[in-house]
Amino acid sequence: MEAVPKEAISTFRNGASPMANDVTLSDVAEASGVSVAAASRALNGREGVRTEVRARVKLVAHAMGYRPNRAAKNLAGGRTSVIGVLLGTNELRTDIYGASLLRALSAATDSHDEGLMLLSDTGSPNEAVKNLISDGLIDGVVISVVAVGQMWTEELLDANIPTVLLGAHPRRHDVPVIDVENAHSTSQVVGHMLDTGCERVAAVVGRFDRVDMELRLEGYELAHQERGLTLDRGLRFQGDFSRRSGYELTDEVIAAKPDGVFCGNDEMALGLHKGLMERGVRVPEDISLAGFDGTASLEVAGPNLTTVCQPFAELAETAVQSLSALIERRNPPISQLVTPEINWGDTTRPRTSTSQKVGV
Amino acid sequence: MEAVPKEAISTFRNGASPMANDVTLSDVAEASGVSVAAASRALNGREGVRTEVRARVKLVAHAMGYRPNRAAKNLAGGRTSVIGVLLGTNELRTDIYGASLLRALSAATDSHDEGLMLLSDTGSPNEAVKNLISDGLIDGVVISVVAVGQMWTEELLDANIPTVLLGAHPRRHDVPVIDVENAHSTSQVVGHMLDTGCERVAAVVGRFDRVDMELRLEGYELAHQERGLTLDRGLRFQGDFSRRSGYELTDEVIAAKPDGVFCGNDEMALGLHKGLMERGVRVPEDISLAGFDGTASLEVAGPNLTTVCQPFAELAETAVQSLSALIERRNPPISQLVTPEINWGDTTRPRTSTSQKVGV
DNA sequence: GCGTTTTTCGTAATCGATTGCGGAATCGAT
DNA sequence: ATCGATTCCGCAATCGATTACGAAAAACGC
Repeated sequence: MEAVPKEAISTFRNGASPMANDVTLSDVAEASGVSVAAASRALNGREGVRTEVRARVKLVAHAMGYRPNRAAKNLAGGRTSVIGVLLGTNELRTDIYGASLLRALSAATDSHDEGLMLLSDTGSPNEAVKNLISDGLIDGVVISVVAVGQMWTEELLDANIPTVLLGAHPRRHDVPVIDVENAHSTSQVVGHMLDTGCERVAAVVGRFDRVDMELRLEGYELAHQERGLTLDRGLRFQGDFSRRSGYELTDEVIAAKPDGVFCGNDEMALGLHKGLMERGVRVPEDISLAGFDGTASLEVAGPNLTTVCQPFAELAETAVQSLSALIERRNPPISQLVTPEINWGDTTRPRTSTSQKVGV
Repeated sequence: MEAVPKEAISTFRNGASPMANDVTLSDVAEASGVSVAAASRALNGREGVRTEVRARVKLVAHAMGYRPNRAAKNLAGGRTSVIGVLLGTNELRTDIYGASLLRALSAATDSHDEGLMLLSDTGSPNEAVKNLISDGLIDGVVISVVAVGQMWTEELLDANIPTVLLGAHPRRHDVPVIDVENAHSTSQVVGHMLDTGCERVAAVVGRFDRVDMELRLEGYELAHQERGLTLDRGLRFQGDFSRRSGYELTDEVIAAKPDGVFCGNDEMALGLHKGLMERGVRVPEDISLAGFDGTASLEVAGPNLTTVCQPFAELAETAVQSLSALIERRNPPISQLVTPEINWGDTTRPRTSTSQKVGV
């Protein structure tokens, strides 16, 4: 139709064509004086082409600003180079965890030259699964089970799609999981409270159908066991991950007379903190407070909360790599745990030389 | 390799194959007793096929759970059915506006059977543009200029990619813009304050390089002009959209002795509200307060802020439709404004029968 | 009943890549 | 110089769709 694009090609410079790219592999091949087959092999690092020719083709391709057409590549049997991400888009607005994860994933996929497709979690899983598979535009899926029902996981696994779970544990044990080390880091935080004068440390957790909460609770219990302390079931409270739920638990928590509280995530910790402040309870003088996730730091004029900081960048990077391996090869799906940094904030007492060292 | 998928096909029911779909168009054609060409025409609503045959093919396709391979479809010249969205992923964590937009877009694209690809706003625009174009996996782009430099817009437009701006105005006038009606709705809110006793209404806006802020300021001025009131330049303050900036402006605003404040977004309004509360200023008795965006409603135990609610769902829907039209046809790129609802909250005085009616 | 228009449908080219296979070129060794 | 054994490279098929074009069939006019 329009002859403009063709003209534009001749004006390229520095390898960056400003217009939509219509440089095809056959163009590169022709300009290099080889066949498309040879050019393909040269560019993809496959054997069967002289190093000299390979270098020349690469040079020409770069000079012409060649970028392979992903659709064609995919169609020919290769991969799409696009992965999907499934998370609770509704909770995206209230829980910074999801947004942080999304941003980290975006950065990770970008550096791997992959695309990131946002999958809708509305509608029935069945319908969504149909949309995912078979359309041939996604190689695999990263799922954050946060706020997404377990059913999604089931469907995807049954559909035989390469899948990794990010920041959440499944019920099934045949799924690779990328997560932060929940139990150990929690036991460090709770242990610190116990070592700095706290005798009654409460635990505020979210719904129990999320395994990561179970693990954090295990860490909470572990810290007690290591010190030969007994657990008081009356010091255990349940919220729903929201800031509001932490806020609304305030009176109930105070009634149990704790001198320390570990919350399953920062949101609930912030809600509780607000409630404690309003009632004149001093933190950490009267009650030490700690959270989990490290998202509280984005809060305006909020407390410098002691919390376990999710290493979002590392989690995302690991997830993308793991998923790639899963897609490309028969790599056994292995789970990986990454060790988080702990932010020792102002809501717990300062660490002394006698308190337990971090990371041993 | 594995024969499992083949077997699974025979077990489909209800049109929903649980496994990765390898039902191809030629399968459908064969089962229908027609050629692939005819099948394609039948399914795509193109003419040149009897209505009877068309019905049969559709039935068979549905029964077999056929879903077209998007890569092939794209390669053959059609569209990808995937659109990209570009927004400030960094601000995603602090500004609910972006998250709300993203969720709405996800829902909108889903109902249109389109894919939504999250484009990275890290790295140089030049690099990103190269990634976008030519790879052939995106038909167009929706840009929210919120927190994304104008340069992106320039690059994309120059690259001749179908583009619509969502919730933001550009400098250039050849871009279709989908946005809320900024000026008029702001003048309604400010007008209400002026009509219910306020005599000195301040304006807290964000950076001036965003045109939507200019428009809201215009609405602020319009409300004054309509009532024959003069403007006091000393009542104009500038933040940076963040809650913190609103909080930090508190003393400065109080010093100007206003009896009403309009904030360019809810975040700044919430920050200011917190600051006012801490200083014992009563809202709305001493100072009426209003915001813009409608994101404050997600805040825990926050005020019921009077604000202009962004109709996210409608904005997203309109954007997707507009972009589709732009991609498919030579539809002249037209801008569209949608009218927002106003939440008359508790931070302004109640509306009386004498006050101005909404929507005339 | 025959020529002409219109409708319906199939053959084959095309999109832009990958890759199996066979021919040509190169190399080493006798 | 001749004969394998490699190495390098091109031809052509393939992925799963769309669509131009032409043949066959149906509808139409007289």
